[in-house]
Amino acid sequence: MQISSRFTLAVHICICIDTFKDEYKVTSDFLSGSTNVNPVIVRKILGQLKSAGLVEIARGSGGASVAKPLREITFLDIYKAVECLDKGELFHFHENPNKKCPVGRNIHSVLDDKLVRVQTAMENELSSITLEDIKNDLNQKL
Amino acid sequence: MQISSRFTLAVHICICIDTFKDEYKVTSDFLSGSTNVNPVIVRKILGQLKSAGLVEIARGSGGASVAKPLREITFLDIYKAVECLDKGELFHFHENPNKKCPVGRNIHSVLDDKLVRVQTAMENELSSITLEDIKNDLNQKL
DNA sequence: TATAGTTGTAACCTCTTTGATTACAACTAT
DNA sequence: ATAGTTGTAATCAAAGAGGTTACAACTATA
Repeated sequence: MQISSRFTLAVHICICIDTFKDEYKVTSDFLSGSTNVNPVIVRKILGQLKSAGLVEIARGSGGASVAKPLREITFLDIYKAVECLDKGELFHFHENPNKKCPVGRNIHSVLDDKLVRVQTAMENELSSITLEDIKNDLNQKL
Repeated sequence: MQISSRFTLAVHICICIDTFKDEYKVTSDFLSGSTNVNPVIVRKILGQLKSAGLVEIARGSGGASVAKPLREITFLDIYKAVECLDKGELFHFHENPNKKCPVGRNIHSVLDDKLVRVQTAMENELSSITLEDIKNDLNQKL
C-alpha cells in the first residue's frame, strides 16, 4: 500500500501557509483552493499538524500560520503528524503464526530487528529534508 | 498506511519452504498451517513469488521450492514481488494541485526528487537483507 | 451586541484494498 | 482411474481514504 496523499498534502499546506502569510489570511478554504482538496479534509490535516506543534490555527477569526522556522520542520515531523501507523510500525505483521511450528514460533522475533532497520533508514532520510529545502527549491522555480 | 502483511507472510513462506524441503512436501495447505493464513491467500502469494522467479511450484503433484540460493534473494526482491505500488511509487501524491496557484503549479516537481530519495533509502536497506540472514538468525534460535 | 466568516466535528457516502472463504476445473504422480 | 494439488473466479466483511453536508462554537469587527 502506498503512503497516503495526506503526506504530500500536508507539505503543500505548510508551504502555502508560509508563502502567502503576508498577502492573505490562509484559511482552510484558501488551502482547499490551492490543493484541490476538500476544506474539511484540509481542516483535518491542519488539526493533526497543530497537535504536532507544527502550525497554529486561529479559531473564530480563522487563518493558519507555521509554528516554527521552516528549517526546524522535517519531513519526518510531518509524516509522523499525519500518517497513522498502527503502533508506529511501518510493516504490518501477519497476526498469528503457528506457535507449534519452529518457523512460525520464531519468525516474528527473527524479522523484527530487520524491519526496524528498514523503517529507520526511511525515517532517517525523511528527517534529513526540511521545509526550508522545499521553500528554496520552490523559490528557484518562481 | 502500513505495508501489508503480505510481505512478512512471503518471507515466512520462503523460509518455511527452505526449512522443510527435505522433510515434507511443502504445499499451500502446509504453509497455511505454519502461517495461519488461508491456503488460497498462500497460493496467491506463491504465484507472485513465482512470477518474480523466486520460487518454483509443482502443478498437479504439488509442493513449492525456492528457485535460487537464499543469499541471492533480498527483502527488496520479495517486497517488489508482493507489494502492489501504483507505478512503483511509495508516495501517493494528491491528484490535482491548482495550476493557477504558484505553489500548486510547482509542488509536484519540487517534491518529486525528495520522495525518490526517501524511497531509495528504504529500498537500499531492503536490498541489504537476504533470506540467508534470516535463515541464519532462525538457526541460532533453534 | 449582532453579524459574518471561520474552525472543529459528526454523520454519512463511495471506492479501494485486504484478507477469508467456497467452489471447481485443470493438472500430474502414483 | 484416482487422489491430492494448484490456479482462479466469485463473493464477502472489514478497514481506510477522501468527499460532502450540516451545524454548533468561536471571535474580530461593524
